[in-house]
Amino acid sequence: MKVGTAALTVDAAGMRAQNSSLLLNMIWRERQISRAEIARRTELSPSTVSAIVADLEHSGLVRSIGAGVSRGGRRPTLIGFRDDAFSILGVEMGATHVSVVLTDLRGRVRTHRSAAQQVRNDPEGTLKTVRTLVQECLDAERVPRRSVVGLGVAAPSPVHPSAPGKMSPLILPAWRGYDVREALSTTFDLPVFVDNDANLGALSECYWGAGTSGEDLTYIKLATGIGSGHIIHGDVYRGAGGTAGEIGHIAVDSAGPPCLCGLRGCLVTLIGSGALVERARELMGTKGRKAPTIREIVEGARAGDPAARQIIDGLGQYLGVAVAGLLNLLNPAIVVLGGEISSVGDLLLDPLRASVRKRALSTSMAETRIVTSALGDKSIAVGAATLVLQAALRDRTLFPLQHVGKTA
Amino acid sequence: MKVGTAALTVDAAGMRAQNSSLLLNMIWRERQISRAEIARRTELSPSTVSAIVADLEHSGLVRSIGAGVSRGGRRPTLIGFRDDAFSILGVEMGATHVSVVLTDLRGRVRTHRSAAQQVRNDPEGTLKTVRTLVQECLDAERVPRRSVVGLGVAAPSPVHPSAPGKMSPLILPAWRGYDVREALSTTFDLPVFVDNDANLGALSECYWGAGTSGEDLTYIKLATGIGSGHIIHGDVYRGAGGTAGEIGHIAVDSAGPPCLCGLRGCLVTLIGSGALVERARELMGTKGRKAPTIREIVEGARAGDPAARQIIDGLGQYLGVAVAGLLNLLNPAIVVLGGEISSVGDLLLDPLRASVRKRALSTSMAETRIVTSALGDKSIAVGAATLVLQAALRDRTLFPLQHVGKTA
DNA sequence: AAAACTTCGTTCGCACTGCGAAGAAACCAG
DNA sequence: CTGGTTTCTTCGCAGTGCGAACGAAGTTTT
Repeated sequence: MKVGTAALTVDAAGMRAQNSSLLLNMIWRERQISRAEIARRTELSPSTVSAIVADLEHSGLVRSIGAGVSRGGRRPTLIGFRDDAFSILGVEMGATHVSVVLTDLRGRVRTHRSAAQQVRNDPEGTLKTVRTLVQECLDAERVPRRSVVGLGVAAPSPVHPSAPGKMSPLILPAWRGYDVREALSTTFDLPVFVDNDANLGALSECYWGAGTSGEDLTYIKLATGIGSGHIIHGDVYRGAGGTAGEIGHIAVDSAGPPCLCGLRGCLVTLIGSGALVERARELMGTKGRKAPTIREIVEGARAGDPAARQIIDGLGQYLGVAVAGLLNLLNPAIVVLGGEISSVGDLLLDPLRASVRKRALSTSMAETRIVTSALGDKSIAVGAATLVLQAALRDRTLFPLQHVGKTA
Repeated sequence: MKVGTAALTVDAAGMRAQNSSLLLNMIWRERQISRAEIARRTELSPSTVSAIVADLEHSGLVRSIGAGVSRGGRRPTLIGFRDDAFSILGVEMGATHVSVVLTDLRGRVRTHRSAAQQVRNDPEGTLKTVRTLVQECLDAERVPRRSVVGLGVAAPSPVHPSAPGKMSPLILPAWRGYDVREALSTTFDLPVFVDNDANLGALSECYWGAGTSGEDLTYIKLATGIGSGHIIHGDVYRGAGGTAGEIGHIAVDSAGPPCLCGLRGCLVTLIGSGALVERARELMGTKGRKAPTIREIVEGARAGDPAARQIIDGLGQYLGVAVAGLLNLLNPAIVVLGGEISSVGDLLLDPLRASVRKRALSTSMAETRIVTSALGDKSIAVGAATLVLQAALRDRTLFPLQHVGKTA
C-alpha cells in the first residue's frame, strides 16, 4: 500500500488493482453488463475478466443478476453493481445550517437530518451539531459503522489541498486551530474528505445532474455568497492554493458598491442573496417593511410580477459578465447554476445567455451549454458523499471489506 | 499498441512500459542518477531498475557516465540522459512570420530559421515557407530524418482537441479546408503535433522557464493579440472546445472601444500591440508621423521616458483586471507574462501587481507568483518542440528506435 | 596493510498477472 | 435434433517485479 509522493510504479498487484478498478467503474456506470461485453470494451481477455469479476463478487461489490438477451448463442450473465453494499455520509456546512445525508453507492439519499446552526462563528457548536446529526442518521437506518465507506464534508470556505480540514483564516477566522477532518475522523473512526461547497456542488452535478459523461463542467452556486467549482478531467480542480472558483469576488462593475473583501463591484455585492433581497425591498411592495425572501422573489417571478422579473433580469446580466470571462478563460462544456434562485429556470437563463452572448467569443459559446440545476436542495451534501464514492471507486481498498485477500 | 478510446487496461507489457516511462522521466529530470538512487525513490526493487535501465541503455536513450561519489561503499554508476540522441522540430506560425527551430531533447536550439510570411490569409504560402525552413534546418545540421522524433506546430488559432490541424474558421477563415497536421505529416513522414501558440508558450515556461516543478501555471502572451495558456497537472489545458485561454476578449472596460469580435472593451483593444502603438503616437513625440514600434516603447520606458512609462502603467492596470479574474477563477501557482513588451520587467510588473492586489482575493494572491518570461523570442517555437518531447517522454515508442524488441 | 563494514549492481528462483487455446455450457435456427 | 454461435471457465505459458543471495568495489576500523 504505497502512498508515497512519487510512487506511480506498477507491480503485479498494482496491475490487478488498476484493472480491477477499471472494471468496477464500468460495472457501476453501466449498472448491468455481461462479462463478455466487458471483455469487448476493455480489450481484456475473457479469462481475465472472469477472474476479476469473481474477485469483485467475492468482495460483495457486484453480483450476478440473471441472464441478458442472447446475441445468437448462450445468454450472457449480467453483472450488477450492489448499490446497497455500503453507505456513505455527506455533510453540508452552510452559512446558517448543517445538513447531513446518508446515501447508498448510487447517490440516493436514505436518510437525512438538518438543523439550524451558525457555522461561521461557532466551530464548537457546529461540530457538535454535525456529530449529533450524523449519529441520528446512522441510528435511523440501523447502519453499522462497518458498512460506511466514509464521510464527506462540504465547507463554506476554500480548502487547501495540503491541509484539508483546515478552514481559510480569511473567510472563517473563528475556525483557526480547528481541523474538521481530524475532529470527525477520530469521532467516527472513518475516512473523512473535506472540500469547498461549490466544488462539491460541481461534483454532484457531474455525477447526478447535468454532467452527462464526465465532460468539463463549472458549477455556480447562487446564494448568500457566490461560489463556483470546476470539474476538469473528471476531477474537482482546486488550483494551487485551493481557491480556484472564487467567482464571487470577480469585479464586474468598477463603479459598484464596496465589498467586505475590500474590492469594489464584486459579483457577490451585486447578485448575492443580500443584494437581491435589498433590491426586492426597493422594487416590490414592501408589505410591512419586512424584506422579502429569495423564495418570494422566485414565486413572484414565476407569477409574472414585473419587479421580481426585473431582479432576475439584472441578476442574469451581471452574472453574464462573469460567465463570459469564465467561458473565454476555461471553456467548459457545461455551466450549471445552482442555489435557490436558480429554480426560476429560463427566466434567469434567457437574460444570462443574452448577456454572455454579448461578451464571449462565439467559438467558446458554441460548445457550452448553460443550464440550471435539476438537483434538489440536498445536492451539496450529496456531493460531499460523492467525493467519498469517487475515491472508493478508484481505490477499492477504501471499501471497508473484511480484506479477504486470497492470502488469508 | 492499443490506442482505443477507453483502453486504460494494463498487461505485463503495459506494466513495463509504465515503469520504463517513469524511469526515463526521472533520468531526464535528474540528468544523472544512479540505479540505486532510482530504486530508493521509485520504491522499485534494484533488480527491476537494473533490467529497465539496461533496456533504456540498449535503445540509446540513456548511458553510463562514470562513477558518482561513494556513500560509504561501492561507488554508484551514474546514468545520464542522452540529450543528443534525437532531434525535434518546432514551428511557430506567427501573425506575420514563420519561425522554425531544431532542438535536442533538452530544448536547446541547434539551428533556427525564420522568414516573413503573412499567415492569416495565405495558407498555401505559409505551408510552403514552413516546408522550406524545416528542410533548411534539417540540412544545416545534416540531421537524418530517422533521428527526428516529430514536429510541433504553434498556430495562431484555437485548436480543437478532436481535430488538431484544423484552424478555427472564425479566427483564420482563409484556412478553411486546410489541415496543417495532415499536410506536414505527409511531407516529412513525421508525427506532427499542433497546438495554440499561447498554450505552447505556457508549456515552454513550464519546462524551461518559470515553472519550477510542474506546478499549475498560466502564460499570457502580449503581442498583436492577447492570448493565454494554462498548464494544469503538467498538461496543457484546452477546455471543451480548445478555446480555453482566450483572455484577449475578456471585457475589462464596458465603455471601451469596439473590438473585431463584436464586443466592447476587450483586453486586446486596450493593450494589444496596435493599441499600445496608437497610444504611443499620441503621447510620444511623433517624429515624422511614423508610429513607434513596441521595441521603441520598451527602450523608451527603460530610458525613463515618461510617455512610455505611462503606456506601460496603463497596460499593467488593464491587464491587472483580467489577471485578478484569472486568479480568482483558476488560482494558478504562477502567472508568466510573455511577448516583446514584457521585457520591461518590473516596470510592468509593479503596476500590474498593484492592480491585481486591488482586485483579487488576498488568499489567491498570496500563493501566486507573477513574473515576466526570461525565455527569448524563440520560446513559442521551442514550446512546439516541447510538445513532442513531452509526448515522447511519456510514450517511449514515439522515439524512432529501430524497435529492437527483445523478441527480434 | 589487513579486516570489517557499507553500498552497488547482478543473478536466479518464485509468485502473480494477463493471455490464448481448448473445451464445456447454454442458446438459437432450421 | 443437429449445426452454428456466444458465453464463460480451465489450464499451461510468457512476461513482470520481487526478494534473497552473491560478487564487486569502496570506506572505515584495527
